[in-house]
Amino acid sequence: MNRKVLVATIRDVALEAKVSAATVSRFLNHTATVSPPVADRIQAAVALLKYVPNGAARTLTTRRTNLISLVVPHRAFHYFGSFFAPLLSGVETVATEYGMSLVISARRESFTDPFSLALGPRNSDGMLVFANSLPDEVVIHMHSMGFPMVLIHRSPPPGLDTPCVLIENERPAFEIVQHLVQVHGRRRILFLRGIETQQDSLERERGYLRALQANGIEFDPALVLRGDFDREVALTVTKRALADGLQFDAAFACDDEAALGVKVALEASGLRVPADVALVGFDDQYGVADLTPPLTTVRAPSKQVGQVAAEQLVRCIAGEIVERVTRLPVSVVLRQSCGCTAAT
Amino acid sequence: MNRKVLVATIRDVALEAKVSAATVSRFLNHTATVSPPVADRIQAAVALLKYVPNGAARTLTTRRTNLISLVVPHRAFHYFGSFFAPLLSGVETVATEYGMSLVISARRESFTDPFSLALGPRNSDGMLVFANSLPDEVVIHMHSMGFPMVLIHRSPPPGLDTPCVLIENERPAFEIVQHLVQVHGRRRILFLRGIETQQDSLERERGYLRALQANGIEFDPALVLRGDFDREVALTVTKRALADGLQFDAAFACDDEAALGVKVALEASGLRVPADVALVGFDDQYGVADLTPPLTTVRAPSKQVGQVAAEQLVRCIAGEIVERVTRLPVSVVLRQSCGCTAAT
DNA sequence: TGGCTAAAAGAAACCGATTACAGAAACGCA
DNA sequence: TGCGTTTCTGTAATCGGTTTCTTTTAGCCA
Repeated sequence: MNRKVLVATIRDVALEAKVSAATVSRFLNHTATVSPPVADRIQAAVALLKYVPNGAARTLTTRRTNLISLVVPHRAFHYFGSFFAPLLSGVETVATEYGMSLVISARRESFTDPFSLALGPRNSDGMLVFANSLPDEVVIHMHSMGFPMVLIHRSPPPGLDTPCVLIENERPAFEIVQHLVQVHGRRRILFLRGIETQQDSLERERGYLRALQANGIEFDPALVLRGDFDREVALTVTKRALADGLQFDAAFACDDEAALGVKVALEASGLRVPADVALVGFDDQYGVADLTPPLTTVRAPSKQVGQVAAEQLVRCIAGEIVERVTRLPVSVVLRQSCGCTAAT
Repeated sequence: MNRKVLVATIRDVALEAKVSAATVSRFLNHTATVSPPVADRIQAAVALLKYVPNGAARTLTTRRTNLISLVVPHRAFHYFGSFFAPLLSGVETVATEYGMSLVISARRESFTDPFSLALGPRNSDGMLVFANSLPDEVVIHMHSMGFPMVLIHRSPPPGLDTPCVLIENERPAFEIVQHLVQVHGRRRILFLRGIETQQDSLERERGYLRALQANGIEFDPALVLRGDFDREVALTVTKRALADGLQFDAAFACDDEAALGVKVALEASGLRVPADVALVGFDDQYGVADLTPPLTTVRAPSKQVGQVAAEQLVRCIAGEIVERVTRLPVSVVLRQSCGCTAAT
């Protein structure tokens, strides 16, 4: 392999075009006009040498990296196929639209050195922080340096005004549980939590509780299981619950992955969906419309979340002021797993 | 929003620790030993000022960006949930393992300015090129500069020795079609192509053709449809084929997404899988084991592909020589959609 | 204690761009 | 033609690290 990478610098271009480096820079950045003959010579030189500016050098002077970083918990890759995919797509789309590149960084559970974020101030122009991928203290620290950040699926730590992009959770959770009760007459409704520290999960749980209350159903703690946003976990805990003889006629899973786990557990026990147990999820992830029966769930606009968050970030970077809290609307999608009959 | 981002530089740290910047640099990079008292003072200063090195400045001298870029066609985001997710996960894992960050860049169909890849030489340390995300000419050009690259799901242009990571395609395609013929007695086997310029798709098609030939089945061009690795496309073309009265007793889709489209089309026509039409796919993407009936397919080790490719790239960057072609083994996963009965 | 070597620390150049400042050229107008 | 602008271009400083080359300090042993 040819080891020496010889790349043309702006001075090479300048030499070739018989002008100064400053002129080349000005021409390429459209920061001043140059005379037509000079423009031609520079263009020719750039093409000849296949000149591409050195990003690091440019960054050093301009203090712009043209990078936005997306920090996600490493788990996020497990959510692939669900909402993380479109979210990433949305972020990427907006980033390229503004001529910025996207750096992805997954944080493992164990990271000791909180502040040495290689993607923090100076090393990227701004940061999208997904869910609990970064401890509060880091967010607070970055905020204190005025570093542009937008939080996704997470509210800012108390006292901070970092913009955040969220989706509705409590209302749709309330509605979908209400639907199970009022339309399908279910009263013993299993709830599969997501991750306990996760804001979406907590809000959905509140909706569940409120719906029970609104319908005069006494809350039974035994009906709340860990789902962890994870199919396997949900499968395991539901199987165990069934083996323990837990009775329920419906299940609301905090996300579709968990709903899939529940479904498999139910089928393994010979329980029918929705006849014996009505099943509903959250996210409307790819594929759940094609299950048998199609899954009733809540459609989360994940791509839009990514786009909006990225747009907010770009505006923050540009020094604009953006809304503190953006909460995107979601809608309940009634299919057949809750007991509804197929539409036309 | 606090606009001025004031970040400590190495000289600030040096001043605080009462040493020179050179010493701080050496200490932080473990490139020389410093006396214990000095080490303490530097550590204290770093902590106090929350110093994080400026990547651009460091890059400028060391010529290392610590960035590896992954270039994908924009379509790749549609493959999310299938193989692209684990692939990305694999790449990311290895990147962080080596202390590098991952830049993701999606190329749209239309891009005019082929050489001004902001992620090329000098702006990242190496590049993973996924499928046909970059035209041959760009690959050739980068190669000519000795820029480390590893191709994923794509062979190098003729004459180049760029390392590439592939999976087996022709053999498993041959085998799975052979299985349909010999075990399940199918002879009119629909084939859904992927994308026509895509190497995996072509190789799988070769396997299909060879299996027909090996079993004395005459090739019927009418049985080859466009699948485009896309559920909707596959659904549409299959529906049209069925409406046109095309007869077949099995279908081999170039990937699971297309298989899902075929499945929906079949079900819509009242055809049963596998009784009327045996269905097989490729990839073993997330969820296809839970379909009814579970999908017979080929397991592609996508996460491993990502890992291996990233590892190769890291080694290229380090100046090592790596294998030209790495082809990872895959295995046929027999489930029930081909007509096999459930295992124990 | 002196002389020699090894270790530690500093000074300054350098990486490749941008940009403030200044000089040269071109232009308009009296 | 001459002078004041405007436009174009060049020089040199700068960004924040790393690294080579020196100088200083420390360590060792006779």
